[in-house]
Amino acid sequence: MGRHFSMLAGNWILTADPGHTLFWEGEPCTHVIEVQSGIVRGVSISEEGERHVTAFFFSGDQIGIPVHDSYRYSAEPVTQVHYARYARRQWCAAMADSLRQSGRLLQSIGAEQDPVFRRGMLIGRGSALGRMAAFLTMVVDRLEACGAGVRFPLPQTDIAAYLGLTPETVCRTLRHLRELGIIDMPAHDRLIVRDRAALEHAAHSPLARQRA
Amino acid sequence: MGRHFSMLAGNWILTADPGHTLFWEGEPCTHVIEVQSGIVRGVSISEEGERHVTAFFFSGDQIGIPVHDSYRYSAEPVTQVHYARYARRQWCAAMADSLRQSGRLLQSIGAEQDPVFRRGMLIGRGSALGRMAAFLTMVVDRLEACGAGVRFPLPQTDIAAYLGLTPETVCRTLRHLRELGIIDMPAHDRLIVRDRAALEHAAHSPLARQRA
DNA sequence: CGCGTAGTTGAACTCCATCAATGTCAGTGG
DNA sequence: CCACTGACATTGATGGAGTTCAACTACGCG
Repeated sequence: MGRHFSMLAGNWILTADPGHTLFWEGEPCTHVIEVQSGIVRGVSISEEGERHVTAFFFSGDQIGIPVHDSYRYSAEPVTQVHYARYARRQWCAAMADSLRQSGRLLQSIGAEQDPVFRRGMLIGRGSALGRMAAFLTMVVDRLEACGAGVRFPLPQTDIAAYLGLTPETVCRTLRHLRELGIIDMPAHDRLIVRDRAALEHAAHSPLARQRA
Repeated sequence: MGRHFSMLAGNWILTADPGHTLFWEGEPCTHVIEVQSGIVRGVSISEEGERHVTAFFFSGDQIGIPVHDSYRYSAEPVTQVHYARYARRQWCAAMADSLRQSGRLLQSIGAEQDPVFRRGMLIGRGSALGRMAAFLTMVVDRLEACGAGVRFPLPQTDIAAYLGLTPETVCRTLRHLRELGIIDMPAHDRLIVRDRAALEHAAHSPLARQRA
């Protein structure tokens, strides 16, 4: 994805820590957030009261784009986050200009919707193993490199809420991938993909459902 | 949702029958389609080769908005469909104008993304009964009235592909709702909601998972 | 009429949710 | 320095909802 158009370059870079929500589901859309570093999760509460993680956002993503009157999810920092904040009116004006000139600046919107769309694809079908493998291939490229692997600061409970699984199943599935030698996790927040081909195969296999 | 801004009012109204796809997943986005009547399904093939119905679209919906370079799903008529077709360039120009003036014309985009988002909420958790009940409450208001109920021309296989279930489970779940007296289906393409409150209760119940 | 698609029903299996108990670790304060 | 605490992760046992497989029916259409 990379950076999108960077307007208002003079804006301050702000910081938020876990526990300090950037904006809340249902709140009127007043600002657009551009993540500079760190990870943000989008959280929606369904009508039954279930907590869903609808997306993870990384450096370069713009979130909270006003395609509705109110935000559709809460934006919660998973790690410490640096971000820029654009007022809705200014953001829309810049968008209108870019749209008029290049005719292709709805890209930012596509980028925000993308993880939501892919979540639908993921949890629609497939075994727990298939979902997890597909998820890991999705996120591993956007995580910060660290030694042989990447930093992996996502709580398993969040992964569970994103994949539509229970935390127990997430734990067992990660263990399974470890036992298969496909990944390694020297610590809870470290991830090494040892066999990327096997990981993608597990994700794409049509037989993913019936196999253990 | 209703109608969005109706530009290019002089455009021809076109017709498409089932089997004649309006645009294909992966194709470059050249046009925006505005459904005038009938039902369209959005179909994506996942990397494993699974066929997903990502959304159903109804009269008034705009689909194929260029938030990516290429369409993310194929648009297939479920019934005979009447629609208008706007060239991308013209559509973007109109969007830019409206955006600049009112600052709130990204609404069309929100409307297209909405069913995708809700699908994620639906299939993330909840029992088959819960998903089906939530789905029916979602669509029943947008279906064409017919006698005591509505016309219901959606194949069960499409519903299954939307809800992340098998056709067998869809069939059994509909039968279950019939036996409970919550709905009635005098024919395969007719639907009468007898007890809307019960339907919504079934959809929202937090206990939806463990109950039959 | 015969064919194909869609829907229906039954029986067996299985994967995942659920429940419960235990382990690990960071932070806190005595 | 070590108990204490709470959040998160781990592991096992159990049951059940939904998938899977298979056979059959209903319907539309050449």
